[in-house]
Amino acid sequence: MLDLRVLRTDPDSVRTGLTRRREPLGSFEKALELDRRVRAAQSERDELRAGVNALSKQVGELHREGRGDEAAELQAESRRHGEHEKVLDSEVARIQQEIREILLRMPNLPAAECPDGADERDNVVLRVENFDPDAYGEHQRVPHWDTGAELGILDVERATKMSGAMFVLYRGLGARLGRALVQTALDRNGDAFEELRPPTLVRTDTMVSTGHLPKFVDDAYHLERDDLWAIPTAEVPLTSLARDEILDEAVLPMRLMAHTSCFRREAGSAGRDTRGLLRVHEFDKVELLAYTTPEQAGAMHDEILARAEGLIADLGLAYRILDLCTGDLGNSSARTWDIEVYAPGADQWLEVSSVSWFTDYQARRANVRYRPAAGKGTNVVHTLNGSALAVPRVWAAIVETHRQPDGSIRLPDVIHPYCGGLTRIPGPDG
RNA sequence: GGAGAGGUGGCCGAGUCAGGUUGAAGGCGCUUCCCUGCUAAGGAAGUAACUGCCGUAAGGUGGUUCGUGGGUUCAAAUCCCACCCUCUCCGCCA
Repeated sequence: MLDLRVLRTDPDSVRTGLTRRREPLGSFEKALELDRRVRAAQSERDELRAGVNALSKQVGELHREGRGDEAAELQAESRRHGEHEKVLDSEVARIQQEIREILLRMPNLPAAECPDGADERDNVVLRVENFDPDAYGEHQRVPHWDTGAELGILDVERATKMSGAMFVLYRGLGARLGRALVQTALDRNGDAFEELRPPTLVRTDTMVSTGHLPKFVDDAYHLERDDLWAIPTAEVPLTSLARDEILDEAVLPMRLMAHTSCFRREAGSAGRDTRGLLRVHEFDKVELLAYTTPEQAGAMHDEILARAEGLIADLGLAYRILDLCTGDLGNSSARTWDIEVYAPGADQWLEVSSVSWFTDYQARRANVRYRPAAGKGTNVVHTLNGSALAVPRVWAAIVETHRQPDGSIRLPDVIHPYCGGLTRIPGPDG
């Protein structure tokens, strides 16, 4: 959520930011106009209230002194003030609610460094690593859904029987591979990030805090009976860890990570990338998240990217880093770097991590503040996060990239400690 | 699912049964100062958030906030109604 005071005091920079996002300005202009009206009404209401408060105090004193007649006169006068005040107050409350509804649906402003652009075609490729399109052999050009069925490590048919399309079932060493990836990701970031295992079902407020509600309600699974939401990412519960809290500056930056299941309805993507693991309704992910001061945010953004990228590199995958343009930026983000891995069998670049800086957009919704060590008052923190590892697409890229001519899958060195002594998934002939 | 208790400031915790200088006692924590060779102990003062208006600013001034929303009243932490949440016991259960 944007700061209403910024809208008020620096409307041009808000217009510029929204325009860079290709966002229409209608709701912004409306919020500005409502803000003007509500402040006028508020001033008038507050004056009336001040009058009522003063009169009430006098009434109290008169009663104590036994001067009931004089008190009755003041009471009548106060009642008249009160009636007018009530009308203004409901007006104020109504407009404030309207402003909030608008602000909750307005996106964050892009960072100054964020490249301009209309859609994903304008994203800037910062670098491409470990990628040579001519270096892949025929044995690597097999999609993971074929290999997965051949080796019995991925059973899409059975998953569909259980849960429907776009759910998957890992079996045997396929399940083991996913677990090894999760543990690798957790352990290599445990040096600095506190491991949490939060709930995967959360309240509405928790979803609103990150920006997943109200605007993207169709993307989320909702358990109507209990009014709980299945989290689309651990970012959701982790961002609410400090909701409505005031942190000491000394505890910042606060680094958190969590492995959870993630649930996405993928409402707008029916029919796209539906093969195998490219797009699924439920998957496992290890998420890194940090609360920081505004000054610490830049370094933290770099750190989370470096950690996510380091693991992908160590897994021996080809990947590229994208600087998302203003038109492709997520609603809550001010700047996002995507890591995409290359899957040679599917011949596609797969997004495996979005490393995002949300400035104070989410923290204002979640009301997470900190007390500066010097100075007074409170400031809103910044939040940042990124996937350390999302299982399905990394699993797919490993199975395709590391497929050997004999049909076996070589397991990357970094996950060996979690593979029970195995260094490869045997091919179809054993 | 059944029964009960409870939600007050950064934290703990009075106040609610008799509505009125209660933004709210007391304590803890924190800040500054004094004392002190250092530490501990002790003494003094200060210490909520949000928000409107005025001010370049420091600050001043008004309003709101005792779970949430509504009601009664000149006046509500205190009375009434609804809802939400938390905890305890019982039941069930990995």
